Amino acid sequence: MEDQKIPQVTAKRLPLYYRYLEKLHAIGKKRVSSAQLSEALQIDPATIRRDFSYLGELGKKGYGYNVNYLLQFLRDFLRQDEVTNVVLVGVGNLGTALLRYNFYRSHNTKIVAGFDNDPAKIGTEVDGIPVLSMDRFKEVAELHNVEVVILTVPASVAQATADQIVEAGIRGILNFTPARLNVPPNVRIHHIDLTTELQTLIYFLKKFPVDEESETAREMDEAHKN
Amino acid sequence: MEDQKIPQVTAKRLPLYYRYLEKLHAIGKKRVSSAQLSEALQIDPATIRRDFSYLGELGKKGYGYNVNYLLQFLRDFLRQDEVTNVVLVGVGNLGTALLRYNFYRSHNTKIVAGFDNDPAKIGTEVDGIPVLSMDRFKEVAELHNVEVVILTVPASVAQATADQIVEAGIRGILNFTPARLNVPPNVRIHHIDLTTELQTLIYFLKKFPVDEESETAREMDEAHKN
DNA sequence: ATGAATTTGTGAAGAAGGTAACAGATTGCG
DNA sequence: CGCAATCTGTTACCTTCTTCACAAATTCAT
Repeated sequence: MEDQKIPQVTAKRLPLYYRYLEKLHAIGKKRVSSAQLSEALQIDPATIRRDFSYLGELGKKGYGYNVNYLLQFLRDFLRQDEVTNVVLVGVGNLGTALLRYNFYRSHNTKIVAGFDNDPAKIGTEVDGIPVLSMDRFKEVAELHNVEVVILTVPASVAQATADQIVEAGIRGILNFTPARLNVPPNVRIHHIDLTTELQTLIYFLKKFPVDEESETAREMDEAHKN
Repeated sequence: MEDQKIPQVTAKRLPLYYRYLEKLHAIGKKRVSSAQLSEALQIDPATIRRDFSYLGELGKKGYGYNVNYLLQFLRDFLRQDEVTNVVLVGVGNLGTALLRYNFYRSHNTKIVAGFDNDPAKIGTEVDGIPVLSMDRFKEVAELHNVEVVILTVPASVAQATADQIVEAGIRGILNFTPARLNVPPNVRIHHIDLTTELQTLIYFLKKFPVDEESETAREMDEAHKN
């Protein structure tokens, strides 16, 4: 394993770079500097250069980065040519919206099925994606080599569902429920907690009401920015 | 401003604590220790104690934390008794799902309206929330004292929409679009980038395939955990 | 060809966050 | 009551991430 040393935060930014480079490539731009990337992505240029430097010496002094080369490099690094199959569990409001979200077109991630326990939903399709009974989870997951689940069930059944999908061999969960899931250490969970995000945003606004004159307020705001 | 020193990460965890304390309160639990909270929320107990210590000396040695007291304290601190009005802009798949999500019941955050430019949607309701034309944005935002927007428009119009809502006096944006918005420094943006989250999760799984025997893999996994 | 302008990669410093470890306070058992 | 068990608050340290600042390489204009 060559690349163990890439910081977590850097790994999270790589898809961002990748996406923007695709855009640059599409409009025919040949070169780009860390300053330009910084402008577009609002990330400090030193941070950008540092991020790339973890992957190798990808730029050239006095020139910047070659868009095609960098794009290709990131494509390989992020394995953007492999399609990853995922499934979604919990076809409620949010689940349905995500089934329609079409991660696939742009990002080589394909939702092959949705799962739910509501008999009214089982057997239907959302945007061409079949909704199946949880009874068939393991079978379907194994058939499609699925290792990642998008979890959008109600909080009350989150843990039980997690147990079931982990038992079926799932290794990654994108958890939209507020529950903190208990899983074996080899299963990776990323949380997206919509309520908390909204609350935290509101918290900062309430605690630090901006007053146009105050330089302090602006600094603080900066310091706390995502 | 007394509480400028609360670390950003702590602020993000406070709603988590609050939510769990509500649960404990509901089942009649009177006291709780940082170890118990740690178990439930999967946050290191020292981190939890440190978080609370920013707010004051809320616990008692040899006893732990009084659930009612702590809950009340956090309620005040997080201003959970004030209702915050927000609006949602972009009533597509995701937007519709979020309108139905009902942040309100549990968290004193009320979506008072959705906005869109599609004539077919304008004038309809989603779960009792009216969908209005963007022409009326400023008027309605001012009427309801709205300072926060949930932004779920297509990426292509994200910046233009942001300009418009900022111009109308909005101070916080929960940005679900992949666009990195350019806004004045007094406007706070929190990003929720669904595609990137999924990609990052997949990246970690691909790069660090778990091999049951390898202690290193497990450590790394731990180190990279969200 | 020359020199000014650009721009990277990185060393060094600093900021932010996490956690081990423990003194001191309190509880609660016997 | 007395003593072991419990549990906080915090000090000290460690890790992770960010950013400044600059030498070195390259480009570009003239």
